[in-house]
Amino acid sequence: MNIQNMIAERFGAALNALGVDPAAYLDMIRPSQDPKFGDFQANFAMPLGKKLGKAPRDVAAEVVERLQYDDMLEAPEIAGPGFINLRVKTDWLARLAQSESVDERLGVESVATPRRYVLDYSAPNVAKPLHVGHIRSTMIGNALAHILKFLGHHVVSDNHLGDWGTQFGMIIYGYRNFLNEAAYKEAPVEELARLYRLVRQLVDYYAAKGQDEKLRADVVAASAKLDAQKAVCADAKARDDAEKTKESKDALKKANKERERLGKALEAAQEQYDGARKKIEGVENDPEVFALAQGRETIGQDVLNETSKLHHGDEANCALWRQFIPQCMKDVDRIYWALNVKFDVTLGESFYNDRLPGLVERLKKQGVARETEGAIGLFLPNQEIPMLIQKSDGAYLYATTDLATLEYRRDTFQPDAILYVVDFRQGLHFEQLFEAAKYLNMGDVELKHVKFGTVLGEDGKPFKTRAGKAVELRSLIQEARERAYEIVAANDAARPENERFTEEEKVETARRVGVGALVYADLSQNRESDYVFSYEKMLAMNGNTATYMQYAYARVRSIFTKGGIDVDALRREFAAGKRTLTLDVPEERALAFELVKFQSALENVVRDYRPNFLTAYLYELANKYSAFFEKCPVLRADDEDVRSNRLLLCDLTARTIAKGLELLGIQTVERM
RNA sequence: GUCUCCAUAGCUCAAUUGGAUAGAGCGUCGGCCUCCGAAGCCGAAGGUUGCUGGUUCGAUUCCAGUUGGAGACGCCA
Repeated sequence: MNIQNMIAERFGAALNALGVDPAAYLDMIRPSQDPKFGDFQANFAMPLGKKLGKAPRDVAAEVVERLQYDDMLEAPEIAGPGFINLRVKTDWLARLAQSESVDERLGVESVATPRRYVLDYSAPNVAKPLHVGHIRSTMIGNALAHILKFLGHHVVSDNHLGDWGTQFGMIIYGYRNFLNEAAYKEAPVEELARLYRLVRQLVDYYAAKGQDEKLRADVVAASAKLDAQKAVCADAKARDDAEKTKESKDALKKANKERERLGKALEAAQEQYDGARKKIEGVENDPEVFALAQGRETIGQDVLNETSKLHHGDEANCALWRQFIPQCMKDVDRIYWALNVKFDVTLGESFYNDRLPGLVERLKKQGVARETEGAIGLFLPNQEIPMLIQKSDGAYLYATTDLATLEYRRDTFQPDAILYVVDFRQGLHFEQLFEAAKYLNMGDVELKHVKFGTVLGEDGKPFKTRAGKAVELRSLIQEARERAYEIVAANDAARPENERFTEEEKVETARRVGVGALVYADLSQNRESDYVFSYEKMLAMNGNTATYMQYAYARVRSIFTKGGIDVDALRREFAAGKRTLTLDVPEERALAFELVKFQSALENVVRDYRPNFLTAYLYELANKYSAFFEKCPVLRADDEDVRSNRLLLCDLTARTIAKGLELLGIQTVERM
């Protein structure tokens, strides 16, 4: 149940009665920001007054006069310039909370018209270990999939693995040239990852060497330009000192600005050069790697050749690929297991390989794709540069695969919407892809790039896997579990001996708490903003964290345990009308009001695919519960009715928190 | 060079999409456990929402300009 919508309906009727089309005004009914303005406020009287040429307060009064409210709302108050402040009647609220507390779905209605969604998220490159950046796509997508399903939509979550690109050329090359068989037998995934890193290092090494001279020359040139500009600035300064005219001043300003720009250009050139040097020295200072590098000047091309052979069905390479994939997947799946993430389907890039030639042919026949500088480009109406769909060596690109994927999804799932949960830096790619989709007979399917910001390092620069220092997700998860374990163990040791956890329980509790903290740290952020990675923040377990909610949940549950309460019997009593919920103190009412807003919170998430609206809601709920918990004794309440009342509120709180966390992909614990 | 995004408390971030006195966490300071779990609660300090204009009843939110930061820009994904 969504109270806001109910109120909106009533205002709709009132506005109609006034001869006003309510469409533009009903979404101006909002929860109040300050409790002293009531529970909800209607803000439309100001613009409407303007339109009708009447005083907003008079308009407000006229609307209120026609509003049917008295079963559910206190008398509306008109305040300030024309705000209509609304307060839900407490007994009405109590009835609603009671009905939701005995409802399987916590009062959340299924949507009237379900849509079919395909969600594309996670999609790691399986040849590389997952790093901290992968948690965003994975967990945002996972949360959205759960929430959409719970609201009654039809959802297919699809993990579009990167299992077919250049990275496998590298591994194949490494396997052929550098394999340590003993290590491969012992720990295949680690060995493959080592090979990948080694080959990558060598490819980068020769690429850097090839550019070394040019980059150095760039630095020298940039430096010379800067020096020349400095002279220009000095002249301009002398002239300005002499003339002091507006003209000379402007000229000086302009010269200084140019100097600044050139300074930055020099810095950028230097950075590029340093980067290349670092790659070169990294190899040359490591005798072992340097020895391996000898005589492999063509490694870059060789790797591409291995990739190309794979794509064109070379038997030996395909066999190797088939051998590697399960190994790589084992590694990836371990992470998904730890994060408690599952997919409905996992169709990687390789799945679409045999559809690519036909796709390109058709687009060529349609006349929208044609040769450009040796490659095949797809020419789009609103884009200056064509989207390349086939390289000059015949290999395909990820744009090609994405187009083939669109067709497949169209035919297989008949979606109303496809959501891509992908880093915002790929924005241009999706703009082009969605434009290109118009050639694919996609109908009116909604294509949406659910973009998210970059994870930055402590230096404020984007985290890059190749930088070598990327924090692997596996070790982050490990760390989270260890920190949680310490707290769990310390807490446990303070308990009476007969209530203590077994070792197994401690480990499992630590896993849920630690991973929950990690996941929550990510989901609680507005997905579009970049954020600075810090261990402290990702692993925090107090404040606005999953732990806080898990803790609230565990506290509620312990009340039921301690009191020996039969929850089912309690719910039955209320369901059968043997008891009636009342909200007698402000903390009870505030808690109930928050509980009843669950559906609205979920709807807010879905409106723009922002899981942080749900974390914000849960935090608010846990907060309200803490206030209630402080002020309102439950088991110690001396009145039987009060006790049952509060127990019912506790139960609904626990279930709402558990459901909310579950939708986010976070598990609860009975004790912690 | 072209285009896109961002700028909010000391730090990390919110702000239900134009609403009333901009909120949290961390950190700082001060209170609360013979009482259902203190991973908690209550309170204090901390702000010209980068800057300048504009739009209007009303702007952190929309527009223009400006400064600073990040990113993208055909054979990587």
